[in-house]
Amino acid sequence: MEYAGRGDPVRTLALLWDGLPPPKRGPRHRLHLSQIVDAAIAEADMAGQAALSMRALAQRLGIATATLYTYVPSKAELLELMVERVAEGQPLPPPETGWRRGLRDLAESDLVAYRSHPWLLQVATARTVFGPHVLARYEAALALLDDAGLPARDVTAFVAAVDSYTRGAAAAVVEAEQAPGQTGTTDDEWWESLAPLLEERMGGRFPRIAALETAGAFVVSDSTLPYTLRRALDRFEIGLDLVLDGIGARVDG
Amino acid sequence: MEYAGRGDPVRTLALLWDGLPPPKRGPRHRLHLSQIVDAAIAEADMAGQAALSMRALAQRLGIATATLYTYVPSKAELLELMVERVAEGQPLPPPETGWRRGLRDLAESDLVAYRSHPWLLQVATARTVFGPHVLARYEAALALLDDAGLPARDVTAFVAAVDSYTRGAAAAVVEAEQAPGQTGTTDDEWWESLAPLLEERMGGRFPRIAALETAGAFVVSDSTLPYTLRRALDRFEIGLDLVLDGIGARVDG
DNA sequence: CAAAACACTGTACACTGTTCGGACTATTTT
DNA sequence: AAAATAGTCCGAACAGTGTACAGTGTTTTG
Repeated sequence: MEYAGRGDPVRTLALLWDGLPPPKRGPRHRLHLSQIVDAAIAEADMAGQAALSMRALAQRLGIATATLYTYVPSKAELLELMVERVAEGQPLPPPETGWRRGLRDLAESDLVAYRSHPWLLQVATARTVFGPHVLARYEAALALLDDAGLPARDVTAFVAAVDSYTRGAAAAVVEAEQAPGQTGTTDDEWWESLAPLLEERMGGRFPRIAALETAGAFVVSDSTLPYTLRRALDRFEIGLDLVLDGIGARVDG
Repeated sequence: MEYAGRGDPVRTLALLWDGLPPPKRGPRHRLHLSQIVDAAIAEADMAGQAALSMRALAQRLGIATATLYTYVPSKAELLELMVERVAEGQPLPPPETGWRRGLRDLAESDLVAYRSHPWLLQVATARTVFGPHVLARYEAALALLDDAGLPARDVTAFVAAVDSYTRGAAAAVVEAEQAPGQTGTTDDEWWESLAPLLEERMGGRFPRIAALETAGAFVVSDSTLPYTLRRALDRFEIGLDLVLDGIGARVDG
């Protein structure tokens, strides 16, 4: 992971909630902070695997690189502002939504966010400085389990479990999605060149994996989506159901 | 994520299964490939958040940086060798282990690996070139669900769900573990300086979060472990139980 | 009008992974 | 035995990265 709560968190908190204070003397800022954050998101989205570059961002904004640092103390702070900005655009489950539907909605919209903004997966969350929209999302998740009669420890742990699962499974989805572009090879090409060599080394020592392979579980893309991506999305739903069922066993029963 | 299946996968596969072939002419290698991989793991472990540096690795080995590239085509391949090497050291559940205990063992030993080698979280898995020990681990996971009478799609999806959850929750644990060292602030200091400022901005708009805060769910470390780490470990177990319960509902019942 | 404060910028520093040309060495071929 | 060759090893360089610093110009305050 990279960049979490580096730099002065008090400053970050102020930026998140109050924005950038206008200078009391001297020339005004030529840009709004939100312009920088939006441009940074756009730039990071395009960069894909490669991290956001402050130079590229400055160029996109038509300013010098060093000028960015008059708006934002460092790249770490900028990333935190970007996280908050993404949260602002995410839908919240409407009030009166049942806990299961609500948690599912939150997880699904998180998946959408991770797929649209893969760099989110790189931002560590341990020392996240909470902005209003990130906080609202957490509040909504807690609210969903209001009527379940659970102790606070379980409520927070269950929400965290959904988040952790979502993050892990979304990483698998994003990796499957980006692999062809990153490596310049389609899933089919990949397995066609590797499968025979791998099978040879495997000998008879991995019967269950060999069975999967001959069953075509690895290759074969018979849809518009590449196979590994379709499989990752399929598994996302299946695994999410497992987690929600686990919660259900402690809520309803 | 960084580095997955970059470079020639056929070459990587050969390195993983057959090792480095001795040169047919000219001077022999001064080092064994395993020395490089082990040193790389040690170096990456120490580097913590910062990524492994080829220069630092070369220095540790007492060779020039460019020499590394006579052993390994690129850093991406090296990382794949490191993953395989870590898998070699991980325990497998003994035969005849029940599926629940077995999957739990696998997840727990994965957590240990993630905590010992945080860089594992950065390695993308979509285009992983499988080495023998990584494969053996997957085979063992599949074997645990042999007697459950599940279709292959469910078996693989359930194993993937445990893996995804483990990865996500382990990331939370590792981030909690590394945060104090990375930022130079303890959890307590962090919240003491931020909590009043945050509470002020929150107003009354986040009652459930405020309730958590006043209940001391955020601060207070009354153990040898920092609080956020203890909480992350606690949540790891709770969430893992949720996933396993979800699987159990489809296996036993 | 002078002085302070501040946005803005070109340049520099220390770092990254990787490539290239050359020096050296051990094996194979002649 | 001599020559050719493949391959290890290495110093230096290239194109990047985030950020610090000194300097310039502009706006507001006293």
